[in-house]
Amino acid sequence: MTNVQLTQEQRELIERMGVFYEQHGIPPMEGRIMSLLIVCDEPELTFDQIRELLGISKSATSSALNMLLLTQRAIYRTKPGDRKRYFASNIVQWQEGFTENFQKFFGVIKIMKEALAQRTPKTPEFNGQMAEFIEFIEYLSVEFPRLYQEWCNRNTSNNNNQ
Amino acid sequence: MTNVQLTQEQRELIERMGVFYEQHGIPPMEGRIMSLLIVCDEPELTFDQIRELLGISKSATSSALNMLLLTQRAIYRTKPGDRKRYFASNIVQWQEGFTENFQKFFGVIKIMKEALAQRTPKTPEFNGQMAEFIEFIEYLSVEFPRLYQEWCNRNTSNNNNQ
DNA sequence: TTTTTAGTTCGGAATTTTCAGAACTAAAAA
DNA sequence: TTTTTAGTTCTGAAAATTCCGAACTAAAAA
Repeated sequence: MTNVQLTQEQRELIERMGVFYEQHGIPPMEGRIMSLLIVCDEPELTFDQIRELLGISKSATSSALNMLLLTQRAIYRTKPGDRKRYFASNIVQWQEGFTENFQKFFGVIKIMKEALAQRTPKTPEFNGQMAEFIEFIEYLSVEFPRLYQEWCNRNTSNNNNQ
Repeated sequence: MTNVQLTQEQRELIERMGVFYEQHGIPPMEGRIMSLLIVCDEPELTFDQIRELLGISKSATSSALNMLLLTQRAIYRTKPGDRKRYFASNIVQWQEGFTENFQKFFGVIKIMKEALAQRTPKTPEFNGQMAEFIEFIEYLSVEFPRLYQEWCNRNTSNNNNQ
């Protein structure tokens, strides 16, 4: 009794989005589930609906979903008097995850600094380029949250005006 | 006749950076070569120096280097009257690649728009969140290059003052 | 011309990843 | 109590990736 169906167009889009995610380092099944949660008309799907719509095993569904939850790419909620979990793409609350994700990206500077610290002083040009790169990433890590804030402000005032 | 050597500390740093890159979806050997090119005192290394310093085969060196060149993570130059290529980390010219890389990242909006376009109108809240997300990414794709420009300006004037 | 250099390409072994199927579990329902 | 539900865990097969060694190549040097 799934009741949810996918059109051929949706199936194809899911595969294409899946490939896109795969090219960005996400395992195939995780990519397909993420795509399903964005493409499917229903914004929330249960474990079994996902399994049936993609035609995959319970174990594949289980491990992919758990990884998606761990990496914060999917979320779920429960309903009173219902044992099932309702999974959704984290795009619906991307705002929460956003600055956090970028913070993770900026983790590169830590190891870069370490590399720079151990370098010979005999290559000032190379070291200078590295230092500049590190400074730029640090600049971004400050400016980025500010940019996000500005967008939020601009947007809420827009919405209020409508 | 390599003449370049690595300290134990450098070897360990290369492995740690390699793991870091691996966690970000880069194959192990490519990660190690990228790290080597950043950690090693010599900013430029030949094919054979890389092979010897990492103790790997020619085929592994060849395919990893070619992939690094293809993905713009490494560059090389030649010297007159010398058949060898001198490979370096693309960090030394990260500025060129930067906006381009971000442009690639923004590729996500294309497929997201497609997904949004095919969605049912019956889920206005979900669709609204998606639209907002897409708008934000588009906002970034405009603001980002601007941020980069500002940093460049600020930096050149700083350098001139010194 | 022969040899050396600076790699590339091929074949395959070892490792890792991905996923199905079956057995299992813990809580709720009957 | 027994059964059903909503998953989880285990085993292993299939596929993909990674990397080595050996053979090859094309240009330059001897």
